[in-house]
Amino acid sequence: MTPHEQLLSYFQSKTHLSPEEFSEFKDFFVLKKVKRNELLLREGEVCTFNLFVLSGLLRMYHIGPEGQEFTRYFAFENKFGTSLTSLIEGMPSIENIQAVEKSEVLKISKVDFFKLVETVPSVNLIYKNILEQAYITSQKRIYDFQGKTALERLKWLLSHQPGILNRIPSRLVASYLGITSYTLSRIKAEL
Amino acid sequence: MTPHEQLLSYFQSKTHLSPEEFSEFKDFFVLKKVKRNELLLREGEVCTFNLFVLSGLLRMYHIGPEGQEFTRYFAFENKFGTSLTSLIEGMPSIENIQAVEKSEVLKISKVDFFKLVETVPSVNLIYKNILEQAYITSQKRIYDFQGKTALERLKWLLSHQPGILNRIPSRLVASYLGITSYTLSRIKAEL
DNA sequence: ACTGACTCTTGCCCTACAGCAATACCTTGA
DNA sequence: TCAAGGTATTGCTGTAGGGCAAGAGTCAGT
Repeated sequence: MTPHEQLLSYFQSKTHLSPEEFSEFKDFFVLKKVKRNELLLREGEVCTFNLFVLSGLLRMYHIGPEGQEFTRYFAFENKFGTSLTSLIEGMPSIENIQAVEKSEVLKISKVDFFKLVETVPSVNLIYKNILEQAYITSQKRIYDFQGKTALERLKWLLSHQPGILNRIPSRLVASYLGITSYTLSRIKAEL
Repeated sequence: MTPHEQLLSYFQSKTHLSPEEFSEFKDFFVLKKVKRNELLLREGEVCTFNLFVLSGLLRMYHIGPEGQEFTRYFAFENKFGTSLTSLIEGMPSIENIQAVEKSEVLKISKVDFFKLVETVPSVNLIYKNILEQAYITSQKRIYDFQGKTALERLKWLLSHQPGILNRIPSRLVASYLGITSYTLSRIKAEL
């Protein structure tokens, strides 16, 4: 399957879109290969693109005042990922985007993307869907973690994303759970 | 200013909308008066409406496993407020909606609202705006609170929403900051 | 204006998690 | 294949905030 075929499949799983319509704008999405640990966006830069992950894995994370990393989201294969707030507001990003593994992505510029959102109904719908899901994911994570201990949060993660501990370094899992890697290491013993 | 005039002003502050266009759908929004502390939605119910706050103040909050309340959002005058995740997914809400003060709201049913989103371009735009802002607000709150002490979070709140401590009972401010009211009481002494 | 009921404050103790340091364990590249 | 640098584990200790209980303050309804 070519990169663009993979993207078309994604669109078709969410909305109606014929290959003919797709071919009119598919070239806005260009293939980009990224190395493990490579940064695609740094805190402070304005985000001017949206990314569709073909293979590999990205993470969006923030660095706190004392240098602690906090991972907001892991973008796996067949997901869009970007610094949404920076993309929407056009302001410097407060988060970094990094490839956790060697990855392949399709990149579309901000202007092209929003042009499509306004002119192609199916892309408009995809964008509405991205926004809704981003919001829902963010809310669920807050509420599901609220009032829970580190161990309970870990169990929640394992039940929702089994296998994540094998694929992603503990350091990053800890930063996703909002705990230090020391604590993660300790509570893993209690599982 | 009548309730509908107030809503029209809000729309016009966000997008172009003539009084004539507005009058075609304004009756979908019906006035509702709510008493202090009255619940407009309970956890477990499916949310079937969107609310525009004319006067007063609503809060959206969740009750944790041990009964601790966690306030996600205060909807002040001239804001839309609802349980967005429940409205979008059509699933039981995980949050409650309560009037903090005696309030007046304009209520629109879910079906009418989404009908307008699909048929009236300016409402479509308002909805996109609501989603974007909901997401951005949620993210900023997470990142701004990340790695900060309770005292720092309180200072952040006071600088972003001065006067909130006078208008809203401490209990609720504490639940917004993610701390107990004991702790809030103690850190207020350190201001 | 009075009373009963919430709401806020504060002393005390407790617990979950942070953070350092030392050790053991993987990876990756020449 | 081996060395080097990152990553994970674990003992020890420190601390922010939780939670109870008792008291003070405040507000709403009759």
